Amino acid sequence: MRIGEVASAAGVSTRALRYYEQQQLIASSRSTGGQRLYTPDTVERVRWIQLLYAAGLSSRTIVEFLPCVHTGIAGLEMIARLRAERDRLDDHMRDLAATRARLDSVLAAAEFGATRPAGEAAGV
Amino acid sequence: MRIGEVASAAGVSTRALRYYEQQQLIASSRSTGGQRLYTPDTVERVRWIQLLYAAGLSSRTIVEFLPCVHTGIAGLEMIARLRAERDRLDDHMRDLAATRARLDSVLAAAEFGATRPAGEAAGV
DNA sequence: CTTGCCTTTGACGTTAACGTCAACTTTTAC
DNA sequence: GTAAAAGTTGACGTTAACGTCAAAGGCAAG
Repeated sequence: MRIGEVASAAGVSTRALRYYEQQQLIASSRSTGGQRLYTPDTVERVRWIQLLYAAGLSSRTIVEFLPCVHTGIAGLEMIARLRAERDRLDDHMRDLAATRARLDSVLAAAEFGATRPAGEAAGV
Repeated sequence: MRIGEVASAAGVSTRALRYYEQQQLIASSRSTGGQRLYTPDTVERVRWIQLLYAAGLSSRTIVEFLPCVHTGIAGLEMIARLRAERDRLDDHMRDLAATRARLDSVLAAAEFGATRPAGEAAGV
């Protein structure tokens, strides 16, 4: 596949794909004319990259994880790193849930206020 | 309170507080000598700011939300914006949960591999 | 009144993940 | 065979939320 195909299949820009290659996140062969050629599984790989980015991992971390993600093989240290990242994700999700709850109670108060006509507050 | 007190009480840098003021997120009065003075509730406000930042809101959005967060009063449009942000948060949390699950299954495979001695794979 | 810590403004530095030209070369479609 | 579409490298631009000096003034203690 050429770069445009992969880009639209994975929902990213071609610029992003070149950037990923520069960061060693993906690889490509070249056509005789020098154009990048990708294997189809690159699309899945790019989707993984997007997921991990969205989860707050840096490209440096992702480049360490990707081989393990595909092979399921990891040394003890890598397993520890994976656990650490998973736990960080858990913490972050807890924080988000708490924030969401607080936001929701603000919303509830605001909605309540909005359903009352203007002078109804002082025990009318 | 002076800036250093607020900073350590809220767990942020003094630089951050000056930045927040510049972004209209917080306000301060001044001493005769020109130093910033804050009311104690600024600490809570800063904690809110941190929460919302961590939830992915921009300072521009936060500056819109904060009055409503404190008063519980919001117009219909503001309520819609609050709902939209809450829903975005929900989506994000769903994505994170999915990513976490995938990461976890990778981890399970890696842990399984790590508990097996080196030649045990091929049906020994 | 001086020592030493805190604060002020101003301004440049940082980092990540791309966006966006520019000037060309390859491929593709007709 | 010739446009038009797609791709290439190179390099500067962008954005957010601060970090990090620098030079100078404020403030409580002894």
